[in-house]
Amino acid sequence: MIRLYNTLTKSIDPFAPLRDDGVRMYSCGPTVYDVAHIGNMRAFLFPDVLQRTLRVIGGYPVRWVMNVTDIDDKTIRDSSVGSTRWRAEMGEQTSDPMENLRRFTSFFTREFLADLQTFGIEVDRMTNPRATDYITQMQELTRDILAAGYAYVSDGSVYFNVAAYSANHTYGRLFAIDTQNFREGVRIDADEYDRESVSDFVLWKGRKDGEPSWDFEIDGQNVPGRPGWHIECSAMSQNLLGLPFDIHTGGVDLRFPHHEDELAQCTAGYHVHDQASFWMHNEFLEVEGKKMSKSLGNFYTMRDLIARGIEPIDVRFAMLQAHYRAVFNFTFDGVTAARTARAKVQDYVYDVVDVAGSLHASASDGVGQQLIDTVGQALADDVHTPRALAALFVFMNEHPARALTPADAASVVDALRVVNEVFAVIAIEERPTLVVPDDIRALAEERWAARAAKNWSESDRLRDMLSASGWTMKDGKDGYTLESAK
RNA sequence: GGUCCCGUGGUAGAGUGGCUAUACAGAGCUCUGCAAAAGCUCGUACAUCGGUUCGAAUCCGGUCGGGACCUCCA
Repeated sequence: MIRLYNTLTKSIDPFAPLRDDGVRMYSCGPTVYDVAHIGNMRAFLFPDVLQRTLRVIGGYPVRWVMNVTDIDDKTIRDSSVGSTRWRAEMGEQTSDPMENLRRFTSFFTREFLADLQTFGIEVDRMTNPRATDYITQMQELTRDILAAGYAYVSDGSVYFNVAAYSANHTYGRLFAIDTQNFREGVRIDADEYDRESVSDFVLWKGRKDGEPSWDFEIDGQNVPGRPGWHIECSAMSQNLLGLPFDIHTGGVDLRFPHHEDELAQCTAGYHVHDQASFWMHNEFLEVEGKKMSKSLGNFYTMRDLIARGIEPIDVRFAMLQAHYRAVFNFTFDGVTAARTARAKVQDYVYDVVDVAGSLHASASDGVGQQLIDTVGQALADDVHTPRALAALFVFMNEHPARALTPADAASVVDALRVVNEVFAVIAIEERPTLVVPDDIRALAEERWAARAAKNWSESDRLRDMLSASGWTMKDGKDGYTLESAK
């Protein structure tokens, strides 16, 4: 049985899908105005590991939706004429703001998904609806909320009326806001908006000149504009998954106001008590002990790391060593450590496959089941990846490849394949055969001969030459092995 | 100002009222011409001050320190 922490109940609850046909999961996705940074990576790693756990450990089919926010202040700003963020790959900028927005966000959507993929996130398993493809549905929901009496039109925009809603429902189910103690600055900013209460939020933003907008008919009148941010997730989750669905994920920052507002909109417009039965939030990451920010100079995109020679998959491994609800401290030393640790697991796979004799020698009742059990147990306990990885290492230490019978080794290969369906940090394959160039082989042979003749200085000289060429020669008792530095 | 979270060994990071987390790094040993690899063994920890308890790093309270949210930041 899988147990998950639920922000709605603030406890770890047993999980079961609402319907027989599997788990329906909605993840708040990226706003596509830039390439992914490592904070995004952590945010989207969590739902990936969650859906993998639900499928592999829970045995449930999973329907996974991750929206793409392609209409908001930042995408409008950065796609507008004169923006320094426009890139040649997006094509020519046009005089039509809508077309510019489309080209701009299409580009970054592709880039973003590509970044996720390098991180082992199963992009193929998710549906990525774009907000701009669901404008009609958002308008319908807005009308429904108006009809229910929980919204009002003011100066060309539509606002959600929190006070009216609160009279009949609880506003603050995910996050208990303290309206008496809003910080002063919040009030000041809020007053700039033409809305009745500081806590009211926008459902539909009135049109501004030069910005993309859609016509919207309310009570026979056209109110052109664009959707508010919160409404998109309510409308898309309802249309793609049906309400209530099973799990809603996002970063802790989305708990309030975004998720609270989504929930209120669904209740107000779709007349359901719950939008989702489980709400799950991942913590942020810090970089070298500090919050990642451009001003601190510790802001890294995935591409920055790759440029530094870091493998994204090693970062994935490092992140899995922390629980999703704890702040993760990203450090370069940590990634180096993760790389070494991951290589150790990969070597173990190669060794076990060697002993098994084949990649597909099936043996379901061997010692491998222990690995699936211990790792699965940790994952079933609120996606406890650090303990799951620890269980993997414990298993490796207790069952070194050389001590396995071929039958047991086969079962371990099977088990590794299963746990790696969740971790996705190694390759279950045979050790790649190393192609040694002839000149390197010749040098090695020469050195082996010198060594046999106890000509140590010549032997060392040749070994240095090999090192200079990027090869490490390791002496065994009956022969040597060569390893490429790469 | 309000609400909440955290403070574990060199580093990252789990867990638990009394019993080895794990990984990386480090030390010693075996092996080895040396090295590498491999195998074995090991170390130092639980912010601080009180309280509860037979016993707390684990529960409670204070203090100090860090952080999050209340601002369309993942």
